[in-house]
Amino acid sequence: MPELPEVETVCRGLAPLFEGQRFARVTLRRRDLRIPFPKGLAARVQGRRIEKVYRRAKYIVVALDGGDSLIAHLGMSGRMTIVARPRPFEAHDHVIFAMEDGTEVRFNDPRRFGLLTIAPTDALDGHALFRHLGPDPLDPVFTPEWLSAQLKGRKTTIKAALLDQRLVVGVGNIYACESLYRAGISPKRKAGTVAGARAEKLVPAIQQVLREAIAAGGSSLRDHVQPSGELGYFQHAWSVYGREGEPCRCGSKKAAVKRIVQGGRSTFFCPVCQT
DNA sequence: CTTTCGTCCTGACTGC
DNA sequence: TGCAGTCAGGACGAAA
Repeated sequence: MPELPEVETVCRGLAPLFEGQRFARVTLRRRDLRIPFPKGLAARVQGRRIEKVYRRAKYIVVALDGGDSLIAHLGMSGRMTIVARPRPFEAHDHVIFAMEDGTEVRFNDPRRFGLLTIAPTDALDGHALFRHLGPDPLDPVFTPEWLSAQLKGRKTTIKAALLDQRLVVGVGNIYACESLYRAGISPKRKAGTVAGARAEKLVPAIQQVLREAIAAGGSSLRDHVQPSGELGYFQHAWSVYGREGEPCRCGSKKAAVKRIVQGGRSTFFCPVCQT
């Protein structure tokens, strides 16, 4: 799925189409994704003008006139595709946003771990989905000091901690691996021991990794299509993710990327340069 | 309180 | 070619 850079890329792709336009028609082709669509969702959205599209954590927020905001999450397999000319639906096209100019945006999600809901714009921060979220890693408040304070005393691994959205949002399995590699920190290390000097390296590592991925247009594995609607999604060159057994770029002859399972999820790292 | 684990769901891939 | 088993970018709630 989409982690922070992919969601950011989707938002940036949707914004020029959405902002200033009205939703002519919204079609829900099933009654739920991960959670049920709220009653009357389509009616609340149709005819509304879109004021702004932006990202909060891994959520896409679409602020509408009239005081409501749409909230979408892509889960593991969600995609937003821009369809300029009418064409048949594809499998798992669950929600269709038809614009006044005839363009459609289709929310497709095979695994249906995604989410679409609506809430009053002035109450978003206190919304159940947002309330517990930590700072955005690209926000100035995300500092080594802040991270250190959060990690202090934590017994879980630093890899697991980075996936905890209360600590910092937007970092998923791939970027957690890549950030730890960049910082030279072992994913098996106890989170508490990263507070201090290691956090000074980790915070900029996270920010660099994410910024580079955003600059690359958002990266993808197999099923994330660019919001432009074009097929041209590309492979990102990871340093460790998905590279089990390959020599590490650190250059040590003994350094091969290793895969372990932490909390039921794959972790890739170099046992030589990450300590 | 913190931490781990199972679960939601489909599709792609691997190996027999 | 078929089929069973495994794994996948997330996040929630239950259990320990």
